[in-house]
Amino acid sequence: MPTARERVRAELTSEITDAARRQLAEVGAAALSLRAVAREVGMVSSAVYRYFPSRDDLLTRLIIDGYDDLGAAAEAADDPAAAPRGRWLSVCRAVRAWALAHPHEYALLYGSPVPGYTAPQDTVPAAARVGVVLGGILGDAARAGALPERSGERDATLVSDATAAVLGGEHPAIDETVRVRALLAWSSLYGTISFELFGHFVGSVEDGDRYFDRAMTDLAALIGF
Amino acid sequence: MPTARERVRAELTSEITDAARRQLAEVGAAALSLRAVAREVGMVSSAVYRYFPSRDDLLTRLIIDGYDDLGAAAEAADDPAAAPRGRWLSVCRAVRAWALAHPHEYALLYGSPVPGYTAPQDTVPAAARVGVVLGGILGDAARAGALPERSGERDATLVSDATAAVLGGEHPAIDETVRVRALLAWSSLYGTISFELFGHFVGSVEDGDRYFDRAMTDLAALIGF
DNA sequence: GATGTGCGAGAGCGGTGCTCTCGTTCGAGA
DNA sequence: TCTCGAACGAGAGCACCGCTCTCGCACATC
Repeated sequence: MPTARERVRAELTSEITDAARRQLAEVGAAALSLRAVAREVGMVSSAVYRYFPSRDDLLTRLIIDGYDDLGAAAEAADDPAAAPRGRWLSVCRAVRAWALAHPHEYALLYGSPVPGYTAPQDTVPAAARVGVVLGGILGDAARAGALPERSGERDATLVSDATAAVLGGEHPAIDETVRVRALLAWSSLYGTISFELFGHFVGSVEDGDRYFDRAMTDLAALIGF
Repeated sequence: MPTARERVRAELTSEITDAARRQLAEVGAAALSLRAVAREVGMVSSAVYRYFPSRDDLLTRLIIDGYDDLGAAAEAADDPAAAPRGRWLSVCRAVRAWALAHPHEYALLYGSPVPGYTAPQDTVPAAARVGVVLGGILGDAARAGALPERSGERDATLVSDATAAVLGGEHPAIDETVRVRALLAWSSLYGTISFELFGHFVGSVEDGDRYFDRAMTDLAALIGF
Protein backbone atom coordinates (compact mmCIF):
# COMPACT_ATOMS: atom_id res chain seq x y z
CA MET A 1 0.00 0.00 0.00
CA PRO A 2 1.41 3.38 -1.00
CA THR A 3 2.00 6.00 1.63
CA ALA A 4 0.43 9.41 1.33
CA ARG A 5 3.77 10.77 0.26
CA GLU A 6 4.07 8.21 -2.52
CA ARG A 7 0.58 8.93 -3.71
CA VAL A 8 1.10 12.67 -3.94
CA ARG A 9 4.42 12.04 -5.61
CA ALA A 10 2.82 9.87 -8.28
CA GLU A 11 0.09 12.42 -8.75
CA LEU A 12 2.51 15.27 -9.13
CA THR A 13 4.63 13.24 -11.55
CA SER A 14 1.69 12.67 -13.83
CA GLU A 15 0.66 16.28 -13.47
CA ILE A 16 4.10 17.29 -14.71
CA THR A 17 4.03 14.88 -17.64
CA ASP A 18 0.55 16.07 -18.56
CA ALA A 19 1.70 19.67 -18.61
CA ALA A 20 4.78 18.66 -20.59
CA ARG A 21 2.62 16.80 -23.07
CA ARG A 22 0.44 19.84 -23.52
CA GLN A 23 3.45 22.03 -24.09
CA LEU A 24 4.93 19.49 -26.49
CA ALA A 25 1.74 19.52 -28.51
CA GLU A 26 1.79 23.29 -28.61
CA VAL A 27 5.38 24.29 -29.25
CA GLY A 28 7.21 21.08 -30.12
CA ALA A 29 10.00 19.19 -28.46
CA ALA A 30 12.82 21.59 -29.26
CA ALA A 31 11.01 24.48 -27.62
CA LEU A 32 9.73 22.45 -24.69
CA SER A 33 10.94 24.27 -21.61
CA LEU A 34 11.16 22.65 -18.22
CA ARG A 35 10.68 26.03 -16.61
CA ALA A 36 7.46 26.62 -18.49
CA VAL A 37 6.22 23.18 -17.45
CA ALA A 38 7.05 24.07 -13.87
CA ARG A 39 5.13 27.34 -14.16
CA GLU A 40 2.11 25.53 -15.56
CA VAL A 41 1.93 23.17 -12.60
CA GLY A 42 2.58 26.02 -10.17
CA MET A 43 6.04 24.93 -9.15
CA VAL A 44 9.38 26.58 -9.18
CA SER A 45 11.70 25.08 -11.79
CA SER A 46 14.10 23.52 -9.33
CA ALA A 47 11.28 21.53 -7.76
CA VAL A 48 10.65 19.68 -11.01
CA TYR A 49 14.13 18.21 -10.72
CA ARG A 50 12.86 16.22 -7.73
CA TYR A 51 10.75 14.29 -10.23
CA PHE A 52 12.82 14.28 -13.40
CA PRO A 53 16.60 14.48 -13.12
CA SER A 54 16.86 16.40 -16.41
CA ARG A 55 14.90 17.75 -19.30
CA ASP A 56 15.97 14.77 -21.38
CA ASP A 57 14.44 12.38 -18.89
CA LEU A 58 11.19 14.27 -19.15
CA LEU A 59 11.44 13.96 -22.93
CA THR A 60 12.12 10.24 -22.58
CA ARG A 61 8.90 9.89 -20.62
CA LEU A 62 7.03 11.69 -23.41
CA ILE A 63 8.69 9.51 -26.04
CA ILE A 64 7.68 6.30 -24.33
CA ASP A 65 4.15 7.57 -23.81
CA GLY A 66 4.02 8.60 -27.46
CA TYR A 67 5.14 5.21 -28.70
CA ASP A 68 2.60 3.57 -26.45
CA ASP A 69 -0.22 5.81 -27.57
CA LEU A 70 0.63 5.26 -31.22
CA GLY A 71 1.05 1.54 -30.66
CA ALA A 72 -2.32 1.31 -28.97
CA ALA A 73 -3.92 3.15 -31.86
CA ALA A 74 -2.37 0.72 -34.33
CA GLU A 75 -3.47 -2.29 -32.30
CA ALA A 76 -6.99 -0.94 -31.99
CA ALA A 77 -7.21 -0.43 -35.74
CA ASP A 78 -6.21 -4.00 -36.54
CA ASP A 79 -9.04 -6.49 -37.02
CA PRO A 80 -7.46 -9.96 -37.06
CA ALA A 81 -10.54 -11.36 -38.75
CA ALA A 82 -10.14 -9.18 -41.84
CA ALA A 83 -8.12 -9.92 -44.96
CA PRO A 84 -4.39 -9.07 -44.90
CA ARG A 85 -4.57 -6.16 -47.32
CA GLY A 86 -7.45 -4.59 -45.45
CA ARG A 87 -5.65 -5.05 -42.14
CA TRP A 88 -2.48 -3.50 -43.51
CA LEU A 89 -4.29 -0.51 -44.95
CA SER A 90 -6.32 -0.02 -41.80
CA VAL A 91 -3.25 0.02 -39.55
CA CYS A 92 -1.42 2.37 -41.92
CA ARG A 93 -4.37 4.73 -41.86
CA ALA A 94 -4.42 4.63 -38.07
CA VAL A 95 -0.74 5.50 -37.86
CA ARG A 96 -1.21 8.38 -40.28
CA ALA A 97 -4.27 9.63 -38.42
CA TRP A 98 -2.37 9.56 -35.15
CA ALA A 99 0.53 11.43 -36.74
CA LEU A 100 -1.76 14.11 -38.17
CA ALA A 101 -3.47 14.49 -34.81
CA HIS A 102 -0.17 14.62 -32.90
CA PRO A 103 2.33 16.20 -35.27
CA HIS A 104 4.82 17.30 -32.62
CA GLU A 105 4.71 13.96 -30.87
CA TYR A 106 5.25 12.24 -34.19
CA ALA A 107 8.19 14.51 -34.96
CA LEU A 108 9.64 13.67 -31.57
CA LEU A 109 9.36 9.94 -32.28
CA TYR A 110 10.35 9.77 -35.93
CA GLY A 111 12.02 13.08 -36.74
CA SER A 112 15.53 14.19 -35.99
CA PRO A 113 16.82 12.72 -32.75
CA VAL A 114 17.30 15.22 -29.95
CA PRO A 115 20.97 16.25 -30.00
CA GLY A 116 23.10 14.61 -27.38
CA TYR A 117 20.25 12.31 -26.60
CA THR A 118 20.42 8.56 -27.06
CA ALA A 119 17.24 6.58 -26.59
CA PRO A 120 17.43 4.49 -23.43
CA GLN A 121 16.52 0.84 -23.59
CA ASP A 122 13.15 1.60 -21.98
CA THR A 123 11.77 2.95 -25.21
CA VAL A 124 12.38 -0.21 -27.22
CA PRO A 125 9.29 -2.28 -26.28
CA ALA A 126 6.95 0.66 -26.75
CA ALA A 127 8.62 1.61 -30.03
CA ALA A 128 8.19 -1.92 -31.37
CA ARG A 129 4.43 -2.13 -30.98
CA VAL A 130 3.46 -0.88 -34.44
CA GLY A 131 6.04 -3.15 -36.01
CA VAL A 132 4.67 -6.09 -34.08
CA VAL A 133 1.19 -5.37 -35.37
CA LEU A 134 2.39 -5.19 -38.96
CA GLY A 135 4.54 -8.30 -38.52
CA GLY A 136 1.54 -10.14 -37.12
CA ILE A 137 -0.44 -9.33 -40.25
CA LEU A 138 2.36 -10.80 -42.35
CA GLY A 139 2.53 -13.96 -40.25
CA ASP A 140 -1.22 -14.45 -40.22
CA ALA A 141 -1.33 -14.02 -43.99
CA ALA A 142 1.39 -16.61 -44.43
CA ARG A 143 -0.28 -19.13 -42.15
CA ALA A 144 -3.63 -18.53 -43.87
CA GLY A 145 -2.06 -19.30 -47.23
CA ALA A 146 -2.75 -15.77 -48.45
CA LEU A 147 0.83 -15.26 -49.61
CA PRO A 148 2.44 -16.78 -52.71
CA GLU A 149 4.72 -19.74 -52.08
CA ARG A 150 8.39 -18.87 -51.72
CA SER A 151 11.68 -20.49 -50.89
CA GLY A 152 11.32 -19.92 -47.16
CA GLU A 153 15.06 -19.41 -47.02
CA ARG A 154 16.66 -17.56 -44.17
CA ASP A 155 19.64 -15.20 -44.48
CA ALA A 156 20.50 -14.13 -40.95
CA THR A 157 23.15 -11.68 -42.15
CA LEU A 158 20.48 -9.33 -43.49
CA VAL A 159 17.66 -9.21 -40.96
CA SER A 160 18.14 -10.03 -37.29
CA ASP A 161 16.63 -13.15 -35.73
CA ALA A 162 14.44 -11.13 -33.40
CA THR A 163 12.99 -9.13 -36.28
CA ALA A 164 12.55 -12.25 -38.41
CA ALA A 165 10.55 -13.75 -35.55
CA VAL A 166 8.32 -10.68 -35.43
CA LEU A 167 7.87 -10.82 -39.21
CA GLY A 168 5.86 -14.03 -39.11
CA GLY A 169 8.68 -16.35 -38.14
CA GLU A 170 9.71 -19.30 -40.27
CA HIS A 171 7.23 -20.14 -42.99
CA PRO A 172 7.50 -21.38 -46.58
CA ALA A 173 5.79 -18.22 -47.80
CA ILE A 174 8.32 -16.00 -46.06
CA ASP A 175 11.87 -15.72 -47.22
CA GLU A 176 14.46 -12.96 -46.96
CA THR A 177 13.00 -11.16 -49.95
CA VAL A 178 9.65 -10.89 -48.20
CA ARG A 179 11.31 -9.84 -44.97
CA VAL A 180 13.21 -7.07 -46.72
CA ARG A 181 10.04 -5.92 -48.44
CA ALA A 182 8.15 -5.93 -45.15
CA LEU A 183 10.83 -3.78 -43.53
CA LEU A 184 10.79 -1.56 -46.60
CA ALA A 185 7.03 -1.20 -46.40
CA TRP A 186 7.33 -0.41 -42.70
CA SER A 187 9.88 2.35 -43.18
CA SER A 188 8.06 3.60 -46.29
CA LEU A 189 4.93 4.07 -44.23
CA TYR A 190 6.83 6.46 -42.02
CA GLY A 191 8.64 8.01 -44.96
CA THR A 192 5.30 8.82 -46.53
CA ILE A 193 3.85 10.25 -43.34
CA SER A 194 7.01 12.23 -42.58
CA PHE A 195 7.08 13.75 -46.04
CA GLU A 196 3.46 14.78 -45.70
CA LEU A 197 3.88 16.13 -42.19
CA PHE A 198 7.20 17.87 -42.76
CA GLY A 199 6.02 19.57 -45.92
CA HIS A 200 8.01 17.75 -48.59
CA PHE A 201 4.83 16.86 -50.48
CA VAL A 202 3.67 20.47 -50.63
CA GLY A 203 3.23 21.33 -54.29
CA SER A 204 3.40 17.69 -55.34
CA VAL A 205 0.60 15.71 -53.77
CA GLU A 206 -2.80 17.32 -54.18
CA ASP A 207 -5.05 14.86 -52.34
CA GLY A 208 -3.19 13.49 -49.33
CA ASP A 209 -5.87 10.98 -48.33
CA ARG A 210 -6.16 9.33 -51.73
CA TYR A 211 -2.44 9.42 -52.35
CA PHE A 212 -1.78 7.72 -49.04
CA ASP A 213 -4.28 4.93 -49.68
CA ARG A 214 -2.91 4.25 -53.14
CA ALA A 215 0.68 4.30 -51.93
CA MET A 216 -0.02 1.95 -49.04
CA THR A 217 -1.93 -0.38 -51.35
CA ASP A 218 1.09 -0.49 -53.63
CA LEU A 219 3.24 -1.40 -50.64
CA ALA A 220 0.84 -4.18 -49.66
CA ALA A 221 1.08 -5.58 -53.18
CA LEU A 222 4.87 -5.39 -52.95
CA ILE A 223 4.81 -7.59 -49.87
CA GLY A 224 2.43 -10.01 -51.52
CA PHE A 225 -0.94 -9.20 -49.96
CA MET B 1 32.57 46.29 -59.60
CA PRO B 2 32.24 45.69 -55.89
CA THR B 3 33.56 48.19 -53.42
CA ALA B 4 36.01 47.16 -50.75
CA ARG B 5 33.22 47.22 -48.24
CA GLU B 6 31.10 44.88 -50.32
CA ARG B 7 34.00 42.51 -50.78
CA VAL B 8 34.80 42.27 -47.12
CA ARG B 9 31.10 41.88 -46.38
CA ALA B 10 30.81 38.96 -48.76
CA GLU B 11 33.94 37.44 -47.31
CA LEU B 12 32.72 37.79 -43.75
CA THR B 13 29.34 36.38 -44.70
CA SER B 14 30.88 33.23 -46.10
CA GLU B 15 33.21 33.04 -43.11
CA ILE B 16 30.15 33.04 -40.86
CA THR B 17 28.34 30.40 -42.88
CA ASP B 18 31.47 28.24 -42.93
CA ALA B 19 31.77 28.43 -39.17
CA ALA B 20 28.05 27.72 -38.85
CA ARG B 21 28.38 24.72 -41.15
CA ARG B 22 31.22 23.38 -39.04
CA GLN B 23 29.19 23.81 -35.89
CA LEU B 24 26.15 22.22 -37.51
CA ALA B 25 28.22 19.18 -38.45
CA GLU B 26 29.52 18.92 -34.91
CA VAL B 27 26.56 19.57 -32.64
CA GLY B 28 23.51 19.54 -34.90
CA ALA B 29 20.99 22.19 -35.81
CA ALA B 30 19.16 22.33 -32.50
CA ALA B 31 22.35 23.10 -30.60
CA LEU B 32 23.72 25.48 -33.19
CA SER B 33 24.40 28.70 -31.35
CA LEU B 34 24.78 32.02 -33.07
CA ARG B 35 26.98 33.20 -30.24
CA ALA B 36 29.35 30.27 -30.67
CA VAL B 37 29.53 30.97 -34.39
CA ALA B 38 30.36 34.58 -33.59
CA ARG B 39 33.10 33.47 -31.22
CA GLU B 40 34.59 31.19 -33.85
CA VAL B 41 34.88 34.01 -36.35
CA GLY B 42 36.18 36.40 -33.68
CA MET B 43 33.14 38.61 -33.58
CA VAL B 44 30.83 39.69 -30.85
CA SER B 45 27.38 38.15 -31.19
CA SER B 46 25.59 41.36 -32.02
CA ALA B 47 27.87 41.92 -35.00
CA VAL B 48 26.64 38.74 -36.65
CA TYR B 49 23.18 40.30 -36.81
CA ARG B 50 24.57 42.72 -39.37
CA TYR B 51 24.87 39.73 -41.70
CA PHE B 52 21.97 37.49 -40.69
CA PRO B 53 18.87 39.06 -39.19
CA SER B 54 18.22 36.00 -37.04
CA ARG B 55 19.42 32.54 -36.20
CA ASP B 56 16.69 31.12 -38.41
CA ASP B 57 18.00 33.02 -41.39
CA LEU B 58 21.41 31.53 -40.77
CA LEU B 59 19.77 28.11 -40.64
CA THR B 60 17.95 28.85 -43.88
CA ARG B 61 21.28 29.54 -45.53
CA LEU B 62 22.59 26.21 -44.29
CA ILE B 63 19.44 24.43 -45.47
CA ILE B 64 19.75 25.82 -48.98
CA ASP B 65 23.44 24.95 -49.10
CA GLY B 66 22.65 21.47 -47.85
CA TYR B 67 20.00 20.86 -50.51
CA ASP B 68 22.38 22.13 -53.14
CA ASP B 69 25.23 19.95 -51.95
CA LEU B 70 23.00 16.89 -51.83
CA GLY B 71 21.48 17.74 -55.20
CA ALA B 72 24.91 18.09 -56.76
CA ALA B 73 25.93 14.72 -55.36
CA ALA B 74 22.83 13.12 -56.83
CA GLU B 75 23.38 14.75 -60.21
CA ALA B 76 27.02 13.69 -60.26
CA ALA B 77 26.06 10.10 -59.51
CA ASP B 78 23.62 9.90 -62.41
CA ASP B 79 24.98 8.52 -65.68
CA PRO B 80 22.34 9.24 -68.33
CA ALA B 81 23.86 6.60 -70.58
CA ALA B 82 23.21 3.78 -68.13
CA ALA B 83 20.10 1.64 -67.82
CA PRO B 84 17.21 3.02 -65.72
CA ARG B 85 17.56 0.56 -62.87
CA GLY B 86 21.29 1.18 -62.60
CA ARG B 87 20.76 4.93 -62.68
CA TRP B 88 18.10 4.75 -59.98
CA LEU B 89 20.24 2.59 -57.73
CA SER B 90 23.29 4.77 -58.26
CA VAL B 91 21.46 7.96 -57.34
CA CYS B 92 19.91 6.31 -54.28
CA ARG B 93 23.33 5.17 -53.14
CA ALA B 94 24.68 8.68 -53.60
CA VAL B 95 21.89 10.17 -51.51
CA ARG B 96 22.51 7.62 -48.77
CA ALA B 97 26.26 8.17 -48.88
CA TRP B 98 25.75 11.91 -48.55
CA ALA B 99 23.39 11.39 -45.64
CA LEU B 100 25.81 9.11 -43.82
CA ALA B 101 28.62 11.59 -44.39
CA HIS B 102 26.53 14.57 -43.27
CA PRO B 103 24.10 13.20 -40.69
CA HIS B 104 23.30 16.52 -39.02
CA GLU B 105 22.79 18.27 -42.34
CA TYR B 106 20.52 15.45 -43.43
CA ALA B 107 18.55 15.70 -40.21
CA LEU B 108 18.18 19.42 -40.79
CA LEU B 109 16.83 18.84 -44.29
CA TYR B 110 14.61 15.80 -43.76
CA GLY B 111 14.09 15.50 -40.02
CA SER B 112 11.71 17.42 -37.80
CA PRO B 113 11.22 20.96 -39.01
CA VAL B 114 12.72 23.63 -36.77
CA PRO B 115 9.91 24.83 -34.49
CA GLY B 116 8.37 28.10 -35.50
CA TYR B 117 10.27 27.90 -38.73
CA THR B 118 8.61 27.73 -42.12
CA ALA B 119 10.79 27.14 -45.13
CA PRO B 120 11.00 30.27 -47.25
CA GLN B 121 10.40 29.96 -50.97
CA ASP B 122 14.15 30.21 -51.61
CA THR B 123 14.70 26.63 -50.55
CA VAL B 124 12.32 25.13 -53.11
CA PRO B 125 14.56 25.00 -56.20
CA ALA B 126 17.48 23.56 -54.27
CA ALA B 127 15.24 21.07 -52.51
CA ALA B 128 13.83 19.85 -55.79
CA ARG B 129 17.13 18.85 -57.38
CA VAL B 130 17.18 15.22 -56.23
CA GLY B 131 13.57 14.80 -57.29
CA VAL B 132 14.37 16.26 -60.69
CA VAL B 133 17.17 13.74 -61.16
CA LEU B 134 14.90 10.83 -60.22
CA GLY B 135 12.09 12.19 -62.39
CA GLY B 136 14.51 12.47 -65.27
CA ILE B 137 15.38 8.82 -64.96
CA LEU B 138 11.69 7.96 -65.14
CA GLY B 139 11.13 10.14 -68.20
CA ASP B 140 14.19 8.79 -70.00
CA ALA B 141 13.10 5.24 -69.29
CA ALA B 142 9.66 5.94 -70.68
CA ARG B 143 10.99 7.57 -73.85
CA ALA B 144 13.47 4.71 -74.33
CA GLY B 145 10.63 2.21 -74.15
CA ALA B 146 12.08 0.65 -71.02
CA LEU B 147 8.78 0.86 -69.17
CA PRO B 148 5.76 -1.37 -69.70
CA GLU B 149 2.93 0.16 -71.68
CA ARG B 150 0.21 1.81 -69.63
CA SER B 151 -2.91 3.87 -70.04
CA GLY B 152 -1.06 7.18 -69.95
CA GLU B 153 -4.06 8.65 -68.17
CA ARG B 154 -3.75 11.80 -66.14
CA ASP B 155 -5.57 12.47 -62.87
CA ALA B 156 -4.66 16.01 -61.88
CA THR B 157 -6.47 15.75 -58.56
CA LEU B 158 -3.79 13.41 -57.21
CA VAL B 159 -0.41 14.74 -58.33
CA SER B 160 0.18 18.37 -59.26
CA ASP B 161 0.90 19.43 -62.82
CA ALA B 162 4.36 20.69 -61.94
CA THR B 163 5.31 17.40 -60.35
CA ALA B 164 3.79 15.41 -63.20
CA ALA B 165 5.98 17.40 -65.56
CA VAL B 166 9.07 16.56 -63.53
CA LEU B 167 8.05 12.89 -63.47
CA GLY B 168 8.64 12.37 -67.18
CA GLY B 169 5.71 14.43 -68.42
CA GLU B 170 2.99 12.96 -70.59
CA HIS B 171 3.86 9.57 -72.01
CA PRO B 172 1.89 6.40 -72.76
CA ALA B 173 4.08 4.48 -70.31
CA ILE B 174 3.34 6.93 -67.51
CA ASP B 175 -0.04 7.12 -65.87
CA GLU B 176 -1.17 8.17 -62.42
CA THR B 177 -0.31 4.77 -60.99
CA VAL B 178 3.29 5.16 -62.10
CA ARG B 179 3.40 8.72 -60.82
CA VAL B 180 2.15 7.64 -57.41
CA ARG B 181 4.70 4.84 -57.32
CA ALA B 182 7.49 7.20 -58.31
CA LEU B 183 6.54 9.57 -55.48
CA LEU B 184 6.29 6.60 -53.17
CA ALA B 185 9.74 5.39 -54.18
CA TRP B 186 11.08 8.90 -53.69
CA SER B 187 9.72 9.25 -50.16
CA SER B 188 10.64 5.64 -49.38
CA LEU B 189 14.24 6.38 -50.25
CA TYR B 190 14.25 9.02 -47.54
CA GLY B 191 12.22 6.87 -45.19
CA THR B 192 14.84 4.15 -45.48
CA ILE B 193 17.75 6.52 -44.96
CA SER B 194 16.01 8.28 -42.07
CA PHE B 195 15.28 5.01 -40.31
CA GLU B 196 18.89 3.95 -40.66
CA LEU B 197 20.26 7.32 -39.58
CA PHE B 198 17.83 7.90 -36.74
CA GLY B 199 18.34 4.44 -35.29
CA HIS B 200 15.02 2.78 -36.05
CA PHE B 201 16.74 -0.10 -37.82
CA VAL B 202 18.99 -0.86 -34.86
CA GLY B 203 18.38 -4.47 -33.89
CA SER B 204 16.52 -5.20 -37.12
CA VAL B 205 18.77 -4.67 -40.11
CA GLU B 206 22.14 -6.36 -39.79
CA ASP B 207 23.83 -5.35 -43.02
CA GLY B 208 22.83 -1.81 -43.91
CA ASP B 209 24.55 -1.71 -47.28
CA ARG B 210 23.01 -4.90 -48.63
CA TYR B 211 19.63 -4.12 -47.16
CA PHE B 212 19.62 -0.72 -48.81
CA ASP B 213 20.52 -2.09 -52.22
CA ARG B 214 17.86 -4.77 -52.06
CA ALA B 215 15.21 -2.34 -50.84
CA MET B 216 16.00 0.20 -53.54
CA THR B 217 15.97 -2.52 -56.18
CA ASP B 218 12.52 -3.54 -55.00
CA LEU B 219 11.40 0.07 -55.35
CA ALA B 220 12.80 0.24 -58.87
CA ALA B 221 10.83 -2.86 -59.76
CA LEU B 222 7.73 -1.28 -58.26
CA ILE B 223 8.06 1.69 -60.61
CA GLY B 224 8.64 -0.63 -63.56
CA PHE B 225 12.40 -0.43 -64.16
C1' DG C 1 8.67 13.00 20.97
C1' DA C 2 13.22 13.13 18.61
C1' DT C 3 15.34 12.27 14.13
C1' DG C 4 16.31 11.99 9.46
C1' DT C 5 14.57 12.06 4.90
C1' DG C 6 11.79 14.12 1.16
C1' DC C 7 10.35 18.28 -0.57
C1' DG C 8 9.50 23.29 -2.35
C1' DA C 9 11.43 27.84 -2.63
C1' DG C 10 14.91 30.86 -3.75
C1' DA C 11 19.32 32.52 -5.35
C1' DG C 12 22.67 31.94 -8.57
C1' DC C 13 25.79 30.33 -12.62
C1' DG C 14 26.73 30.21 -17.34
C1' DG C 15 24.54 29.95 -21.45
C1' DT C 16 21.10 31.48 -25.25
C1' DG C 17 18.62 34.87 -28.94
C1' DC C 18 18.00 39.37 -29.66
C1' DT C 19 17.89 44.73 -29.09
C1' DC C 20 19.73 49.13 -28.35
C1' DT C 21 23.22 52.55 -28.10
C1' DC C 22 27.57 54.45 -29.00
C1' DG C 23 31.73 55.57 -31.26
C1' DT C 24 34.26 54.70 -35.58
C1' DT C 25 35.14 54.12 -40.39
C1' DC C 26 34.20 54.01 -44.99
C1' DG C 27 32.32 55.79 -49.42
C1' DA C 28 29.60 58.56 -52.37
C1' DG C 29 27.89 63.10 -53.53
C1' DA C 30 28.60 68.18 -53.29
C1' DT D 1 38.63 67.64 -51.59
C1' DC D 2 35.52 67.88 -48.00
C1' DT D 3 31.24 66.35 -45.77
C1' DC D 4 27.76 63.81 -44.25
C1' DG D 5 25.20 59.70 -43.98
C1' DA D 6 25.29 54.85 -44.03
C1' DA D 7 27.47 50.72 -42.52
C1' DC D 8 29.85 48.55 -38.98
C1' DG D 9 31.87 46.36 -34.46
C1' DA D 10 31.69 46.52 -29.59
C1' DG D 11 29.40 46.51 -25.44
C1' DA D 12 25.67 46.49 -22.15
C1' DG D 13 21.45 44.70 -21.22
C1' DC D 14 16.85 42.07 -21.36
C1' DA D 15 14.33 37.87 -20.81
C1' DC D 16 14.74 33.31 -21.11
C1' DC D 17 16.94 28.64 -20.67
C1' DG D 18 19.01 24.09 -18.02
C1' DC D 19 20.87 23.04 -13.95
C1' DT D 20 22.97 23.31 -9.01
C1' DC D 21 23.11 24.49 -4.35
C1' DT D 22 21.40 25.80 0.02
C1' DC D 23 17.94 26.53 3.27
C1' DG D 24 13.98 25.91 5.87
C1' DC D 25 9.66 23.07 6.50
C1' DA D 26 6.84 18.95 6.92
C1' DC D 27 6.19 14.33 7.18
C1' DA D 28 7.21 9.35 8.34
C1' DT D 29 9.73 6.39 11.18
C1' DC D 30 11.97 4.79 15.37
